[in-house]
Amino acid sequence: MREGELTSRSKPTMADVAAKVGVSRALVSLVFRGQPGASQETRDRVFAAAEELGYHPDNAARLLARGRSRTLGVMVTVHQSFQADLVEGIYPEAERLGYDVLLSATAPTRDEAKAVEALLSHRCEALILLGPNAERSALDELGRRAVVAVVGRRLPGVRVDSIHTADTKGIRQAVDHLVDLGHRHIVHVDGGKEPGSADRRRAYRAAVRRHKLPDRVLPGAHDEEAGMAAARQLLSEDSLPTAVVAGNDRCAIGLMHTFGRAGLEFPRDISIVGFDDNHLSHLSHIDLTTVHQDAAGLAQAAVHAATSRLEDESRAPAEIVLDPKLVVRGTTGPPPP
Amino acid sequence: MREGELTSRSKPTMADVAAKVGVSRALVSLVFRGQPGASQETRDRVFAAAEELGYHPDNAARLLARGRSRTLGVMVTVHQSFQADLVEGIYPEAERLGYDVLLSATAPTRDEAKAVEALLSHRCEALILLGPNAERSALDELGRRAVVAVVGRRLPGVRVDSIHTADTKGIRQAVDHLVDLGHRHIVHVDGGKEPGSADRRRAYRAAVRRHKLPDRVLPGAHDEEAGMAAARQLLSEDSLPTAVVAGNDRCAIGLMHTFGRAGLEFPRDISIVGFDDNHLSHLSHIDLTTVHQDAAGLAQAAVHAATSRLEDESRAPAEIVLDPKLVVRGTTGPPPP
DNA sequence: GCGCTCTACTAGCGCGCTCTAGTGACTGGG
DNA sequence: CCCAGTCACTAGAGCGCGCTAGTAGAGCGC
Repeated sequence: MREGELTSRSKPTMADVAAKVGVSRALVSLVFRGQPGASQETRDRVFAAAEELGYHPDNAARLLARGRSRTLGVMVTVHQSFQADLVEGIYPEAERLGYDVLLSATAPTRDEAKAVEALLSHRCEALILLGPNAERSALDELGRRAVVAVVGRRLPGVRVDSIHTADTKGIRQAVDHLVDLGHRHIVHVDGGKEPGSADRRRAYRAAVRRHKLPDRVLPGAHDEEAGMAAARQLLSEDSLPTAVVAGNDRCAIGLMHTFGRAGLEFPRDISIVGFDDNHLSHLSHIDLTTVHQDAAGLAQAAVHAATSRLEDESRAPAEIVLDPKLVVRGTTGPPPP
Repeated sequence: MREGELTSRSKPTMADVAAKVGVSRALVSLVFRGQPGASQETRDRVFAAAEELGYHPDNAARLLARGRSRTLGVMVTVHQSFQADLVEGIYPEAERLGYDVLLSATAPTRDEAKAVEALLSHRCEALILLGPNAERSALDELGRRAVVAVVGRRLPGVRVDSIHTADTKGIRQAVDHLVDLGHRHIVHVDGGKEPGSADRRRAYRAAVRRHKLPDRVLPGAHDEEAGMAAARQLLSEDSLPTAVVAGNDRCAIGLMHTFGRAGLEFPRDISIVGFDDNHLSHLSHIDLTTVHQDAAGLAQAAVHAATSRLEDESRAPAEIVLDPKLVVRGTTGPPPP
């Protein structure tokens, strides 16, 4: 019932290519997989015929036929820009190892379970979960069903690879940096129940106490809104802290916005430190002092963990911890007199 | 080589479930597809057995067996937050229509062609491309190979559905709003070669000229960096415009940052209008006046266009244009005296 | 001539599922 | 008592590919 002429009769298959070249299907398959056993001339003819027919190997069939899919499923939260950095790092590493990558997003309207189901049912051999909020028990169970690597969350005792930054070290560096600059009144806006937040909160408390300073944690989250709310709270009080360690960069940017609108300048009136070093922080006029997480390194480690465990099933899940690095930029300086 | 006991011998299949229940594979298939023809009791037993075995239908096989995949492939650019809003809107609509969604990202290290190939080889029946930069001819060719819907770019004469906002109207509303407020010196920071930018640029020129005002376009892009650069440029000049229409919200936020750092306040010293209304613009202290694009509506229209054309192949590609709506928030007001 | 290896290819099963065309048992109307 | 009409279920042919086992023919040493 189509137009007529080029009636694109359902997509060409390997058999069509084989027929056109005058060889067996098997040979075509072999050529497409780049395996030895075909003459150069045949290869050329196969490719030419395929091109002409618009043939395209069908992954579903391919996956079905070989036991393995060589596909990695990545769960991302669609609005977290640091996760975007991670995704960007996952692709090249996966490609290098010959794996395909499929993304599935979580969002307010789509929970993690759904995102994971989608990946699993598309034959992903291993899952890489970026900052999952799921309960430990759920992750443990998932870890028994598939090879799972979790990025950004420490999960001792759970059957998954865990790849994360040493949050503790990062926060300690941030606090030490501020104390070195002379700050005595440092507050922390935490990340609420976001992955990694508990560690950062604890690390903050430990660090300021080690310097015999008072600790104060304002509840927050990993978005700008939370930073703004915290800033409003602080502005409503009698005296401001001289420095704020934010739960992540987005939160820090929220703080800066509200403080900036109130006429404060950084670091003249108040110092701000972020966490993540997402691509916005680099931007010349945000110029945020922040704890750099090595997104590419985390991504690479996650892909490597997942694929290596795929290839050696006996390997137990591991915890891979990358060191953060404080990047001092323009939002920190000595406290106001 | 696992623990022992539950040695997860490769995943259970439909046959395992069938054997366990003592029925045929076909019946299990039927139950899983929710088709009539099985007693309630059998259904329950099948589901129970499946649950117990941890059975999970295999999509690859499923897709292979039925001709269709009912899968939509979505190409996103990983760092564009407006696209994140679109993705969020795509999921529920696709689900409602019984389609599965697969994401594939473009990034500096991964070009559009690769992202598209990945989707195609995973049996996506239709592609939804969010703000593609590819050439018209390439999109046209792709449109012949598959059902393609492009969001955010006007593509007359190309064999794809095009779903976009009436950029022209939006910009005109923005300019009219500023003129109504008394502005006579309005510049535009454009989106360079990003999809939609040419229309916005033209619309800006037409609108200001209609009011007999001078037009000026600064080259930009759809990110904060571009906004910052444009702001620096403007600040370096003798006199500032009284209002800036940015190519999109991210660009507007960049402008605000740099202007804000220079001590300007909005709208006291300068008015700013964005485009997109991405989730950051809502935030209380950014509070950006912007041209709202209906992300959910665009997403829904794209899914609908793609699926309907899938189900009725004779339908020609359409252009769907949604009206934008100027959302007046806190960054616009009368010009400084 | 024989056995041997090597290259270039082919036959055909099976991956896990869907779907068409059934089968047999049970109703109920005439 | 027969036949049409359900209902619950089954047999078996593929979907497009990968892969193992095998073959035909050429070349080579003896």
